[in-house]
Amino acid sequence: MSSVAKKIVGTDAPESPAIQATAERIPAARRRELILEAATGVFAERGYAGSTTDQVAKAAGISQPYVVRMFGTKEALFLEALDRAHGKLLSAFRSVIAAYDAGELAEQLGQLDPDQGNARPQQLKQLMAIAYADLVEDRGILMMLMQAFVAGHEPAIGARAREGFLDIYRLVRDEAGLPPEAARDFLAQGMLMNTLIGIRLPDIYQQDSTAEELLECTLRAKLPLVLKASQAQRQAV
Amino acid sequence: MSSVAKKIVGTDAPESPAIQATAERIPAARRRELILEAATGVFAERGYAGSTTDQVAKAAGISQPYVVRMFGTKEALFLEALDRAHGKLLSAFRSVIAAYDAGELAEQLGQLDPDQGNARPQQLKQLMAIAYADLVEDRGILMMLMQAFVAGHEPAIGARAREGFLDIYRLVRDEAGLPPEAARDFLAQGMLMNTLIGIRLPDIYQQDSTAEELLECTLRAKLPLVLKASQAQRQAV
DNA sequence: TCTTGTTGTAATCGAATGATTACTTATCAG
DNA sequence: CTGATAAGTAATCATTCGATTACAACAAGA
Repeated sequence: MSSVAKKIVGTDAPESPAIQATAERIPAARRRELILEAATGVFAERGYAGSTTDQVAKAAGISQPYVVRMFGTKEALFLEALDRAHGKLLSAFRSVIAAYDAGELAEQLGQLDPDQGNARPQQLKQLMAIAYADLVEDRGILMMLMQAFVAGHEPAIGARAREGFLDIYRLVRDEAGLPPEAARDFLAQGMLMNTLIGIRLPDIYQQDSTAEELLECTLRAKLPLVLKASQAQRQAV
Repeated sequence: MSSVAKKIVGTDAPESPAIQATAERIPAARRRELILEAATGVFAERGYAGSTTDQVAKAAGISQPYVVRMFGTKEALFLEALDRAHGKLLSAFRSVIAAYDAGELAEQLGQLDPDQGNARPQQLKQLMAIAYADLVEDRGILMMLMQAFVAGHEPAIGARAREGFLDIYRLVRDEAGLPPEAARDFLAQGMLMNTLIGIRLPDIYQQDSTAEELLECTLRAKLPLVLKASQAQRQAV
């Protein structure tokens, strides 16, 4: 028997919905990434307890048993997705800091609010805030972290969430050089942003003037980006 | 047959573990409150999807079917608990505002940070922050709200969470008189506090100097209260 | 070509969970 | 006292979900 199209049985229609024809084989390492990416989106949307391994599998275009076998347990999958999101956030901040210190951000510097001061920490704070808002686009990174933050009751997740949060605080304080109060305020703004995203406030942006004011006041220049990302997300689901 | 101790059957031992002897009957309205209180604690700890109606029932000292029958569905129960928490937060803020405007807070006024200004909005902001931190003691009110904020994907919960959050914003802006930016900062500090509670940072207060610094910096005078509440919570579970 | 390891799935299992049903038993008005 | 109503539970059902097992197909090297 030849090796063409393993699943096509009766009719000539190529499978049910998705065009999966020959079911391409993908090396495990690459498949891992794809699953983690899918898992990030699912967990970000529905939380740890609210997500199923089957939803992740579907989102990754793969069978549920494979997801479980590759990661062992749903918890292990969540933890890996969490580490990945955590790493991406740290990287984003470190990129900003490195670029700033290399003098590569001359263009953006002019757009910053001079009222907040132009010493390194104050400027980095604003630049990192921009980088943070940019991450909203990156499907669920921020909400993945947020979901971990409220899953503190799960021992393994809670421990990782605590460590991760402190990592971020230390980065902002030590690498960007913000004093504790400024670092705290920076994190607070981030948590507010996460919350606004979590309750899907951008969804009612046009229908509620209070929502409009709060979003504009919180996101400033990044609002259009976030609105677009929210819209895209809505259609995807 | 007399009406003494309905459940005691064979031995003279009074039931299994809990001393439930005669199983007191409680009017529905009062039972409702007890269940809502229990539900708030459970939902606050484990989130909507992560909680079971049986956990709520156990926490309320009642059977699972009764919980379901009284509220219809788990979702309806969550929504009622959410409304209750939301109402308590609004009340707490309004109490502060009313007391301030009635001149009943002369004592506390002296303890405020004069650097933040002594106009009404600035002082109210500080007083409300204290009231907010006080709510940590009130078993799960704040985390109940937080759990609703990250459950935005559930249509009914998301809608209520959006409206509730905007209510709070409007209260802070219109009734306390904070300008949008100050109201935003106030909410942001609140979301940071919720997050620190969510990841149970107080649990590692003694073991991590970064956690210590961040908690002290965020909670200030209210830290001892929160630490005590966290400790109590840990033992309760 | 054979064979061996990798990629992947179908089938299914057991536990958990929200909900329903049918049934008790206390309480209270008359 | 006596119904009648309200308060409450035991038993159970249908799903859902994470996990396991057994198996299929493909690729690559010998």
